[in-house]
Amino acid sequence: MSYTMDESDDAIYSSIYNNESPSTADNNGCTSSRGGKGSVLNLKKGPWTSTEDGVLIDYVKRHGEGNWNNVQKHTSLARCGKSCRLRWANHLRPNLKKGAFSKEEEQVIVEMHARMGNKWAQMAELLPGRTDNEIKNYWNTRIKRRQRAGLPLYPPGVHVEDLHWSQEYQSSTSNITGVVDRRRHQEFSQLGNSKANVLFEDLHFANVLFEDLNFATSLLPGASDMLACNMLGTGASSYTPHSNNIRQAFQSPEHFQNATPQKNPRSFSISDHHPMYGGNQNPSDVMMIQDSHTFTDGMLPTSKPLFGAVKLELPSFQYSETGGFDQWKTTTPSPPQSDLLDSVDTYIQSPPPLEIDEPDCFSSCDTGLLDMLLHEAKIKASAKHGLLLPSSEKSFSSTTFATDATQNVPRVGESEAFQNIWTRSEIPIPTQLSAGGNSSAFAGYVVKTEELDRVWEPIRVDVTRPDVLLASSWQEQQGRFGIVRDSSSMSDALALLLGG
DNA sequence: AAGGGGTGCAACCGCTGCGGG
DNA sequence: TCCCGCAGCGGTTGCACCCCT
Repeated sequence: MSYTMDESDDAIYSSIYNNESPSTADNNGCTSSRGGKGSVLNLKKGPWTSTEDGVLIDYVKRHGEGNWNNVQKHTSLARCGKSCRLRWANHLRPNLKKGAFSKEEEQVIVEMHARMGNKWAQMAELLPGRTDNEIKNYWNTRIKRRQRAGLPLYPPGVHVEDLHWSQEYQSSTSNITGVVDRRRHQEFSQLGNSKANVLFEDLHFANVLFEDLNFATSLLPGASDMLACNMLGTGASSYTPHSNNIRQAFQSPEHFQNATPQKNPRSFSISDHHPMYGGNQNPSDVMMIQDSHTFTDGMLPTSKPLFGAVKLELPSFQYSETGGFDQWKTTTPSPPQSDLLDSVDTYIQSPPPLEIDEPDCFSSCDTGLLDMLLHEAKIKASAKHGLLLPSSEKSFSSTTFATDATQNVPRVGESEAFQNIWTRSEIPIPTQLSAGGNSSAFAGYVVKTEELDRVWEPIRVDVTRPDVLLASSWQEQQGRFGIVRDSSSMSDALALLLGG
């Protein structure tokens, strides 16, 4: 620091003034006349010099913190009080801790963010020597990094609780088509926002389960037919009908970011449909994507209206432990200095987007979305009509797989990897996601780390595959596959899904 | 070596809440 | 009660640095 306490303010002023920033515009209300100089000076912007730092430090030593607007009066600093306060708080005040965050600090930040959202100042109070700006930057950097890697923001075990925001946010949204005021939308679309992250985490979870189904259908050519049979009520198996565990599903936060009302006013409103955010929604209600154009990167590529209901308990399929399963359950390459949290988060990595040859075709992951929606609709329709669901209706049974699966697929119980996924898929979504419980959102959601460390290879989807075709246009394909449906049942089901 | 993109940090900007006149 | 100024907070932006091609 070049500043000496003996320097006169005038000398400092000359130094600073000669180093004036080219920026002269001042639209932040910081303009003021410089006391004692008799001239009006535009306040300086931009990086602080060491000389300016010295002046500010000297001022604080003499007058204490606060009264930042008086800094100009008592010193030669051509900085507005706001800028001075910021500079002092973030860089000059004593006991500031510089450098990278320790793992403990990171842990605190993650946990605090899960609890309180973007309350940087409050977090800073819990981290002596750290500033809110520092924490904010860290978090924004972190979420960007994790977003790119397709990782959820919170590791398992971090309990995300924010019960009030749902109502608050929902009240700011109008209806199913979702007109969100700018500020709310900004808050929501900012991925650092824990409220949004809760959803993303939730969706992420659903996404992984979707990929279970997706991969299964890729391995089992008959799987989609089975699903179709399920939908039509002709199948012998189904998935566990935990209607209270239905979640909407998107592919990743990035996808969701694309679905902003600003970009497309017809985009849906999350709060209206997410069980956690739509306070008055029945948990078994479903979302409706009114315009899925907003999903732009191919995971839900469609120009058609899409309805989707998602159960988190999806049928698991058999697969080869060394085969395609590894393709999706492996994680994206993590940074070499992957920290503790990252390594933990690796457990809940979701697969990257599928690479699809035919850009206009659904990815097969949609199979799960549609199938589950329709199945749920069927269940509801049946209930509506007083039909009893078979008590045994549950996940695709091992028996089913043992008889229906292709010969290349190990039988249930033969594959450890399968058991992992099977177990995972059977795990109900923790109620805390919707009720603020204390369990981890990913409790029990464990995949062997060595499997996750493998580099992901894109799965190329055969767009001629029946399940893909089925997913791409369920309505259109039914004729092609000779599927006869009860249109009235479907209408009832969809009506139910739409809140009828 | 150059340039283009990614990343992280510092600072700015706008808004809100609070207290005093 | 209203207005105004100030402090603080959170979101956004600008820029320097780094890395990769």
